[in-house]
Amino acid sequence: MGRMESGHPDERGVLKDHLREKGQRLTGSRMAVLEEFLTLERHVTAEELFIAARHRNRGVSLSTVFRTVKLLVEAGVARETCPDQGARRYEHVYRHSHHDHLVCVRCGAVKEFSDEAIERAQIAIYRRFGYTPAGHRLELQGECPNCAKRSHNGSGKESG
Amino acid sequence: MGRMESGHPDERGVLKDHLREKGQRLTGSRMAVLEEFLTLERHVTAEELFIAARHRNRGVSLSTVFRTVKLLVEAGVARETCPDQGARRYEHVYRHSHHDHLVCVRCGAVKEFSDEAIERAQIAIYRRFGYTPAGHRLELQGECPNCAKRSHNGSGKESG
DNA sequence: CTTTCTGCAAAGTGTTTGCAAAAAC
DNA sequence: GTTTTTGCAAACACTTTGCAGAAAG
Repeated sequence: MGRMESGHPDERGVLKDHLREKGQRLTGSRMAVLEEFLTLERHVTAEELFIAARHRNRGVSLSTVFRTVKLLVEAGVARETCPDQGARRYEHVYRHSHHDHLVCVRCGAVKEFSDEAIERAQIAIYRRFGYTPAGHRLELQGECPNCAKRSHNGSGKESG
Repeated sequence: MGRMESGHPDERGVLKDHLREKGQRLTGSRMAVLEEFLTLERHVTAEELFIAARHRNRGVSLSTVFRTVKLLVEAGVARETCPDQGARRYEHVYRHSHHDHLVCVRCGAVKEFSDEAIERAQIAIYRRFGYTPAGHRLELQGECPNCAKRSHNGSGKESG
């Protein structure tokens, strides 16, 4: 493994290392998926990644994207987020390390945040139960200020 | 709506109200699903609920369970939890209000906990962003003491 | 009697997999 | 040349839906 404490490692290297360890190959398709994953902003689905990766490498198939995303998670480059409907979504592990999500239940806007108090409290929970931490998923759901304003003025129904 | 601040309302009444409001009917199948949902302990899948409800009312079909679970969520009696693999799971909204989950990444055991500090920190986040709270999902992942012990002694691989 | 509900089977998602051809080493 | 990877299509698991018959009001 190639984890460093300070700064974030280069994802390409991390994936390469992971593959080498398992006697696997860093192919063009995999690179295409990784690169698009790194380019795209957070919370991509396999399908979105497929469409994006296809621009870079015409031949990439959806199956390969699914397989590669799994590799990215294994390698510790990607992480699954809470899937709200249907498809699983993935986000970067490095770059925005340790953050949680605040999702508007009306418009679906996602805000990322990171909070010391929450992190500390979580550590305390692990300790209380004797668990070894291995990641977490926190999704706060609420109504964003915009939508709240709208629903006070206009119709009660969600619109658009 | 029939929300009360103190004590939890009767789920049957809540569902009934919700149905009446929408001009829908409280049928035997729906009651069977609701009753089994109330009986079963937390984190049921539609399939589990189907098997259970079937004991109570032989004729209930899986489709009806799916349709009814949706009603339960709409009515505010059930709530979806973070699905890790495959199927969606549902839990009670009342009875164990406000708690979070600690899941062992090895054996899958789920512990529920509830923590003042975390709740307070969450409220602070909402306030910081101007969001109106509307529920949250927190899932801490870790290795439980048992599994940790095992992996220190035995083989490194996960085994059963 | 009108409307909603149900079971069934069929279609719809999102995801996985077997296999022969292609690519990496 | 050997091994891993790929695309494809078919299988898969979970969920939704169209429809005619059954049940509720």
